[in-house]
Amino acid sequence: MAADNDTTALGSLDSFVGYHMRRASARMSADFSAAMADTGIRQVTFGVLSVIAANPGINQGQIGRALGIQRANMVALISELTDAGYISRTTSPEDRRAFVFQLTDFGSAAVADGLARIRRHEDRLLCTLSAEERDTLIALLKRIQAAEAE
Amino acid sequence: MAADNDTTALGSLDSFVGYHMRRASARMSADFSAAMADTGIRQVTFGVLSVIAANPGINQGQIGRALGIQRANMVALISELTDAGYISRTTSPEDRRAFVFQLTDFGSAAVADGLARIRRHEDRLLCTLSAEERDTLIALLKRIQAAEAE
DNA sequence: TATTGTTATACTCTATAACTATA
DNA sequence: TATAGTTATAGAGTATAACAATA
Repeated sequence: MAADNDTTALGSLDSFVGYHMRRASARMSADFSAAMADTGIRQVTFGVLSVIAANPGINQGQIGRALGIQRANMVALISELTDAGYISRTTSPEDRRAFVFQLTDFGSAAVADGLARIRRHEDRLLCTLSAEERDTLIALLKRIQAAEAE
Repeated sequence: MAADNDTTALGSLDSFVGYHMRRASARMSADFSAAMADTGIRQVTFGVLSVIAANPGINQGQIGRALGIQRANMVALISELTDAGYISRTTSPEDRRAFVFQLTDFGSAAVADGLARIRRHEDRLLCTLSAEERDTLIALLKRIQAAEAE
């Protein structure tokens, strides 16, 4: 009879980085959501907040390019964060087409709280990895992300 | 002025495994799709085929549990693969509620072709990683996937 | 009563194309 | 003419709840 559950052979799949990446990434995303439950902040929106925090006065297109988010998809994200009171949007003095962003005090507090939650979440989920292994993992992931297009 | 493009600081995001995992995983998925273009096979469906190849006679629920796919979502995947002629479905002789699956010859050929494509795709995308680094990466990803629930 | 497969459904995430206003 | 932001829309991917047939 065929094997059950997690003892089921995966076949060739087991040797591919892509498969394990997809599963691990899904696992981390689900855990992230649980850690941020009731804050209303998701992975993408936390990313936007973090980039604004690190680059006050940055505009929408620059945020999107930094995070790999399409222009079109930025619109809803930005209004979500503006409506929630996390960021303030003003027309750029240098370019009247563009909006520039700052964190509000409320937004700064949300980022600080989010940081603490995410640190705990990663510490919990990655507790079997040593500090060096975590660094190695990040370094390897960055190299994949940075790989040339085909 | 705020930094541009990929030189834009990510802030605290840069220190989180989850962020880099999400980006790297998205990158690999997009590359996978390109590699499998015109075959009609996606990451999930290749996963199903691979598990059936490794466990002939396995049933729908077992496939789903091995791959982390919900029962409800298996239905469309299975009919897609059956309709395409990759797998054959028969009622289990042991349990008349269950269907058991086999690859067809056409399905075996598709898996073989897919394997070659995926190997090339990963070799291309991961060419900056040594064989040991690839193994390390897979091992680390597996440990995350296997981490205890909260 | 639990499990196999099923239907219906909804929500998130991301991609594309076409538009406007400024540069 | 190129760029910033916008709208509308469509396609994946995944999650939940309720049901029928069988164990």
